[in-house]
Amino acid sequence: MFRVQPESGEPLYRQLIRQIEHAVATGLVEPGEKLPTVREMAGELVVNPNTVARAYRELEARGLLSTERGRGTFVVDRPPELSREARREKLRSHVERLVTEALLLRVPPDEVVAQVRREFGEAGTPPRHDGDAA
Amino acid sequence: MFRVQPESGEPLYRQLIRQIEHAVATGLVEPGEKLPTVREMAGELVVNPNTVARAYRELEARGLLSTERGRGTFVVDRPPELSREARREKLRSHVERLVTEALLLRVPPDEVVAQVRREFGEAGTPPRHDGDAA
Amino acid sequence: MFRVQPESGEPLYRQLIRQIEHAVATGLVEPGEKLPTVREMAGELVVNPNTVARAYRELEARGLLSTERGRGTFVVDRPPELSREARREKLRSHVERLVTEALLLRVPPDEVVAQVRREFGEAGTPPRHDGDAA
Amino acid sequence: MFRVQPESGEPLYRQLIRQIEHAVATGLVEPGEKLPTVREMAGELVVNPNTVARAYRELEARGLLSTERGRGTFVVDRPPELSREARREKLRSHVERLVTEALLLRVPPDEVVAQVRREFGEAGTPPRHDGDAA
DNA sequence: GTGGTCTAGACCACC
DNA sequence: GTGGTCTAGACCACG
Repeated sequence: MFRVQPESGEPLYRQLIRQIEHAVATGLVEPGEKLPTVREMAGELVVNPNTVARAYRELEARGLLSTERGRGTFVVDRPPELSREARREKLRSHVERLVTEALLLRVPPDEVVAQVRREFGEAGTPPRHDGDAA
Repeated sequence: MFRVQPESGEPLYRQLIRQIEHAVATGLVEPGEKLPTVREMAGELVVNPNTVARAYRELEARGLLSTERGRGTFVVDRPPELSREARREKLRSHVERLVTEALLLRVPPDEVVAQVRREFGEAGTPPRHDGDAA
Repeated sequence: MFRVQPESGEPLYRQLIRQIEHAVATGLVEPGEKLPTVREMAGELVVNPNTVARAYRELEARGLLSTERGRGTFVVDRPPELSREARREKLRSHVERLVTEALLLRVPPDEVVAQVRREFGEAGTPPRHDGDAA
Repeated sequence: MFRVQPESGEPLYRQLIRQIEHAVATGLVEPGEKLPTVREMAGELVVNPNTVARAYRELEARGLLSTERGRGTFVVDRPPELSREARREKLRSHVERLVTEALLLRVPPDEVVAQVRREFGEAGTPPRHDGDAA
């Protein structure tokens, strides 16, 4: 379910962070679900357990995971919410990088937007939360 | 016109690369235009000239800049084109990261798309090229 | 195994690039093999580690080497392939320079060809790749 | 007849040296023929006259050109000959670079040889010299 | 212990 | 005056 590319240049622990975020965001792993132990995950990915531990630690700091000593690491039921303004701000650099790349590659806006919508579509059912309109 | 944040963790030369790419993509600097000399740019940014030289060198390797010995560094007239397929592929990771972040932040697709379109809009006049319809 | 001549005028990092390319091309170092660490190589050649790092970095950009953080630098298993057309084009300038020199030195074509074949012969076993006929 | 690429990275004076050598080697300019003056050549190439002067000076040092003050610069009638051994040695690095590149690009020896022979063929009539079998 | 980044400063080739 | 190369040495991120 998870995999890393040691030759990509991107730090292994950060690749893992992105993949866990992606899995949570797209609903591949659900709120409350238990993640593999550090050792299990390290075995699967063939990386140093410290690397996995670091990824879990940072995701816990972000409020996406929760570690219960002796029981394991879990996806939190409801990640902390940010204000509408804060959310938009947090997306800005991602948007700017995407658009910069698109302009350099001369990919027209409509095509970029189509690709974004497609990516949202492929995400399937997004994770549900308690407070959502039922 | 350019600035870097030493405390951001992102390597200085890579911040500069992104900013120059952004400036070229949005037309802030035009094809054929001369960039500040390595020493000038280093002075403005308050970084070591080697750091600027590295950014210029990497952008030259990517075909975005061109340096002429003793004269200076210039934005190329027409950056190398990629195939339609290669371009879409090169955008994919950017799109995936943006959408992952949006899903986690629970920003709805329409709002993301709006922000993307706004960013395209702010880009103003994109750089013109020979082959473009006049 | 590697050596540089500081008095030759050719930049040290480029001499090293040529030597590593030559070693890979002739099979002296095999795909997947680990190269000396930056510091080891710098010690052997009696040059600054930065100089070695630059050579490694450029060869990585060309797709010939691959570095894994904290582990070292390796020869890639299978370097990126170019189209038949692109390959021939990339050889052209080398061929033209060789033939120009030969004409000026009045070395007859047959002798040049013989020397080329001899050089191919000395290369010994070229590196094997997955797709090769077994 | 001559042209340089300021953006290629290769020093302009060396590009010019190669082109004059190539023209002489292939017979495009004949022994005894007068070359354009430094200023004429600089005008054609749109480069600094110093650059042309340097190329002429180095070719004169190699014995390929001869400058007669007030009359101009000429291709010598008969360039100095080297011993059979010296000639082969002088070709060696060219051969090695060509073969290294060919091995990396996986271009088979026969194809390289064919390209070399073709380049010899396109050279047309090589320059004749006094001592040649008549 | 590995490579990556950055600085300071020197020297040089080129135009 | 321009960029290119190299050195020395420090600090850091990563595994």
